[in-house]
Amino acid sequence: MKGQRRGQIMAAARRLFAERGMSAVAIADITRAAGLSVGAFYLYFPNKEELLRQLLEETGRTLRHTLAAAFQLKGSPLDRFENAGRAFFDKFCNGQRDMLVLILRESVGANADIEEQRKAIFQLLIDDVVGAITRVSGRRGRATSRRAQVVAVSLLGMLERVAYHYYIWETGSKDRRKVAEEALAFIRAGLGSVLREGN
Amino acid sequence: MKGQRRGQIMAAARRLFAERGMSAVAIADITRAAGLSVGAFYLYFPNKEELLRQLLEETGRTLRHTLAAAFQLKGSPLDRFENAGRAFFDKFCNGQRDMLVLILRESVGANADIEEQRKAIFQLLIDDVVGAITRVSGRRGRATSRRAQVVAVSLLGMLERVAYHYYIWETGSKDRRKVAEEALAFIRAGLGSVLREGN
Amino acid sequence: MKGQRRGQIMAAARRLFAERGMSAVAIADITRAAGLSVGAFYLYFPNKEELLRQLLEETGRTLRHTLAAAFQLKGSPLDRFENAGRAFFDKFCNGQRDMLVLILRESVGANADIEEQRKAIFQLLIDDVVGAITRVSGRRGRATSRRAQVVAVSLLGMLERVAYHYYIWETGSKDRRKVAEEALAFIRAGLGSVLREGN
Amino acid sequence: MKGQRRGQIMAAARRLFAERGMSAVAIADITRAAGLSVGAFYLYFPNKEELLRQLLEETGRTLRHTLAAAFQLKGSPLDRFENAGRAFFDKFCNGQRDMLVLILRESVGANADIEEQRKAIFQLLIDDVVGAITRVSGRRGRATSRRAQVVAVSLLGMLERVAYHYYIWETGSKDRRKVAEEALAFIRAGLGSVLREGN
DNA sequence: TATGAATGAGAGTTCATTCAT
DNA sequence: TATGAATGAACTCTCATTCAT
Repeated sequence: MKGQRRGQIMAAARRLFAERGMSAVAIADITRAAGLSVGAFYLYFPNKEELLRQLLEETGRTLRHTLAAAFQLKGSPLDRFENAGRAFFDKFCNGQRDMLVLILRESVGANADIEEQRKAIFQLLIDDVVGAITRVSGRRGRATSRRAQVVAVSLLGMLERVAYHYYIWETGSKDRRKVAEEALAFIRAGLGSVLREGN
Repeated sequence: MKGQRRGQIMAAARRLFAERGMSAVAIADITRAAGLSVGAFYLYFPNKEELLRQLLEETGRTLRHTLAAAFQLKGSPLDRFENAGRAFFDKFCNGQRDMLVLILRESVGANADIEEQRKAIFQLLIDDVVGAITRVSGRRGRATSRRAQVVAVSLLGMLERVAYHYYIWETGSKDRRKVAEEALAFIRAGLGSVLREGN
Repeated sequence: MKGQRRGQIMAAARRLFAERGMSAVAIADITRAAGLSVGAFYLYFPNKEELLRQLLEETGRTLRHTLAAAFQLKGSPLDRFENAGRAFFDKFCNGQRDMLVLILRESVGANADIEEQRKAIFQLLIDDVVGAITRVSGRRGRATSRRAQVVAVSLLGMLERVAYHYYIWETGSKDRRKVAEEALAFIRAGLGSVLREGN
Repeated sequence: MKGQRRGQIMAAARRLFAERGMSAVAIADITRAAGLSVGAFYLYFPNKEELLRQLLEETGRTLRHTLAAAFQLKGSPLDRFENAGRAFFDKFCNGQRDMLVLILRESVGANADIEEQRKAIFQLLIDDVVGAITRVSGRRGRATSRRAQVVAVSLLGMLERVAYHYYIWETGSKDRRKVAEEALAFIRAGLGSVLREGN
């Protein structure tokens, strides 16, 4: 019951934030879209910021699960990274566009607490990727760990900006499938050289 | 004279925006910091948004010049890309932190017109990189052009997120110099494989 | 309930506008006088201008009803015109002084949209009078219609300036009753000659 | 020299006020149109309000002279009134449209001091007409004087609203010449009955 | 639980007026 | 005389949050 109402509010907010931008959406817009009263909002969220924080948390969870699930699949190490990347484009960018916009655009620079949440999400994602790289390469050590972290950050940056460019701005090539494959190939090349190296 | 006052306002705004975030800074805060009256602001800018737009434009210009200047230097193609990347970290991220924050954090999702300006800046940067890749690899064709573009977008994404992670959030390794070198090495690897390929 | 608050605001605004003049009255003055907060104003009116527009509309309605009701009464054609004129002075100028000031002074030259509303009100009043003249005189034709219209405009002008002079400025003779009767007699003389003519 | 500058300012202001409305015209607009600096304005006028006051004074003077000059011409009493009315439409409404707008629209409800000036102008005009009526009818006495005053006020009201309707709003019949003649005929009828009466 | 009218601090913007040059 | 950059009070409007019902 309570979860249901909360869910309605979050869904409406997610859509409106992605559509019009956070600051252009008032609480009243959200509750109107969700079919309840302004007062009800404060029964489920202490304030507007907390709503965004939870939306972001949910987005982070969804994104991690999407990537992790794809990474589980059988295959060579590089295949598994590629699968995760493909899932990002196919499942997340295409299937959860509102979340994509939320995490890449609307939550950026919103406010200090939100930024903290964003940071936490990215930290988890990076840890995931660092873990994967480490397990696959089998190497250890401070320098190696730093390298793995920088690579992880870079990989996420690539996915992020390709998504922003082609899925949010919808600039450049309209054939997203091919764009995604190019990006994945490029990532594979870079990642391949990292994993190979030192062997 | 006029340019001077404008400069004072822009400098104060740049600093405050980077410090507290765009929406948390009122016109009165900016003018107070710049040692002027509220009214004076409107002598130099038609409105708050236009100030941000100009700040962003300036940032884009500075960034492009920084990268282009480093790319001009003699060396192998890969060296030149590396030089540009190194200039990004050394000159831009370190030397112009406020601008870095402005373009990567504060201007994101601020509003439709600002987003347009951001898009324009990224477009120019991408075109620069695509041009560089194309001249170096000497290949042409629609598929090649799309590949070059995706690679350019990815490269920028890597630089962007590494900068955000280590220079804005200041997360992870504190040794930015080494981080930068790791990132450059990773970029070099990916780029190398792209340029080599097909020969 | 909602109508009540709106009514409070309109009443306070009507009074203050008439007292101090439109442009000298801030929203905060109105809401203070109405015993509400500034924000409440915008619950009932989209902006200040719309408040004036509605006040003007209400005034136009009241004025037309006052004149029409008096004109309905039995009597010779000239008597009926005289009754309407007398109602204007007795009922409207005396009983609704704020409205009188609003339509004759405060709404003049306020702004293009308000002027449009004023024009619409006068148009209706003129059509009413033209209709009355036409029905009474029983004549038709383009020239006659123009004449009726000019006469209607003139009659309204007489009432208007007499009201402005004696009821708003309170210049000249203080005995408004006699002034009104003089004015009505003058109108009757002019109108009589128009209606008689051509028989 | 001084008068010249002042004249430039007044001419520019007169035009702009009539065009856009008093409150929509800033001092800077006026001085820009007059080809001098903002500061210069305050060399010739102590403030904005005084400018309007003087503009109004000038308008009142022009109007009185126009009417008086036409009234001087030879003819029967009624002819002389008619001549004055015709001069109002031909010379003032047609020839000095900006002044017409100024006195009938822009100065209304502008502010207490301006209203005072308007009142003074109307008082003079009324006295002129009362004087004319009295000289022509040759009667005296308090009641007669009140009647003459009410008639004078009414006459001005007729002229005023006909002017507003057909020359400012440009509503109704487009043939202003005929409209003016109708109005003059109506005035003549009313006035005729007043002058005749009691003989 | 649920409502939505009410609040009021705070934002951006304007512009008559001043004054150092 | 003349300039026009600078001032800052004042205004309209927004919206997250509260609370009586």
